[in-house]
Amino acid sequence: MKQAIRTNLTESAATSLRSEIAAGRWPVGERIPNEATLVEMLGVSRGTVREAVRALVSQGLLETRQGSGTYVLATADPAAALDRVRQTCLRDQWEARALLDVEAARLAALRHTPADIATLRRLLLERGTVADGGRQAFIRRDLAFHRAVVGASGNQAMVEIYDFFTAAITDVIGSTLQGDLPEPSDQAHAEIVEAVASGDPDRAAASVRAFMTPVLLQLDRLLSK
Amino acid sequence: MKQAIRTNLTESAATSLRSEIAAGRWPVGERIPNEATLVEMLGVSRGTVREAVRALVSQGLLETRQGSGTYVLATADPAAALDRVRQTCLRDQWEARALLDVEAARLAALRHTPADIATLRRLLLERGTVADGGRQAFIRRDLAFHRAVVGASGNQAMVEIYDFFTAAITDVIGSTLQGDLPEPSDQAHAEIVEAVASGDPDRAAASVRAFMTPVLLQLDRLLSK
DNA sequence: CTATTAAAAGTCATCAGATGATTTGATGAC
DNA sequence: GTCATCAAATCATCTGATGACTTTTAATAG
Repeated sequence: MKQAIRTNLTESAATSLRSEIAAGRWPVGERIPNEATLVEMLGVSRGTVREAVRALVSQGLLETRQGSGTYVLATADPAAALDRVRQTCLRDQWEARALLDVEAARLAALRHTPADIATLRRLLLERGTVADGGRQAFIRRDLAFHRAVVGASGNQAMVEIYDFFTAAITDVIGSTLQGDLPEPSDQAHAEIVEAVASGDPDRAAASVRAFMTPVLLQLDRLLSK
Repeated sequence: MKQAIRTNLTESAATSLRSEIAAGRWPVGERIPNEATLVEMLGVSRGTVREAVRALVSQGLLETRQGSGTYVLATADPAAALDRVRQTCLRDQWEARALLDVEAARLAALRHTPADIATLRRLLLERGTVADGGRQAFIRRDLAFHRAVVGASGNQAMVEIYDFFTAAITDVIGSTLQGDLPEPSDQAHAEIVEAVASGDPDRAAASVRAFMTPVLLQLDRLLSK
């Protein structure tokens, strides 16, 4: 029974180290055994040990200090959470991003600066139609508008998460769905700007929600096929 | 003038490789120069090159295939987005997480299963008070309740992002704020369960928002000091 | 000429040994 | 007790060699 886990020694060594950390046998802040000891423990050469350690260092789990040793920085891989997000289905990612949009608009209505409104109005004008410069360019301009709405919320964490979702989604959209999603009208976008500018959080949230809903429904139809 | 850029050769080699990828000189899907060439390009030994490549592999930028070569998987470091989120201020992270909570409750009201409601009622009972088993344990039980609300939304992407924020926030909370935040009452939590169970999305969202607001205000006061 | 097979070249994977750079703790002088 | 010095421990880096795997090329049979 030869398992299909055809992996190299470096990877399995890194996995071993990771499990030691995860199991708490090497607590955070503690120094792990030196390279010579790891060579014995893992039964691989020093170069392989170093590559495995390097992998965990680049993931933020370990830290090497020349002359001193190698220390545990964290028990769990922070990037693992992000990987799990990326592995959730496109529909959930899209919905989560849409909800961020809604709440960001609500905050934007309360906190926007005059400069924010000016930026939104400018981006709305520049958005134009699909005919101007091709579909890809239009999507970029559309994204810039929505990102500006999130930016007007004044919450940097939301901006970063929104960017993350946008990047993850556009990767998939570009390769699978080709122009199958409805493009909300300029009028719907204009209403968002006015709602934010009015300072009414409920109106701002509703305006974004209203125009996200049909897109989400269409996405559901496409993905159910 | 010795700048504090005290880094090792492996790190700088990895940075060089990363910049080649980021600049598009090594497009996604393409094979990068072989190890011998990289040794010449970077002016370091083969072991160092391999460690640098290994670092980028573990970050998902490169992929090595024995006998074939090393290939570019992505242009941008996905983990970088996560780092940027972590570097945003605690207040913004808390707010973003709270807004996820609100929208998750709205979805939960629409999509919850009977099992979800049963779980929420059980966790509400188990939540108890701070007196039961100490503050840390109470926080864990409280988190479990809120996570269940998000889970009832049926959106896995939101669950993962929520977990990410929770992990990032509790790291800081545990070390800086010691019991300075108000603990919403059992009654407020019970109202969330009832609102979700009622199937009214606006009521569910409002119930979560109502009890997040005072916490956020208190956090603002604490952080402004 | 085509398809199959075999050889060869190219590339990463791994091992082994040696030397340098840095940190850390001990030793000893004052 | 404080400080300088030294030695041990540890990671960083280089060099050379061999193995494993993939891809390309060449040879061969049909």
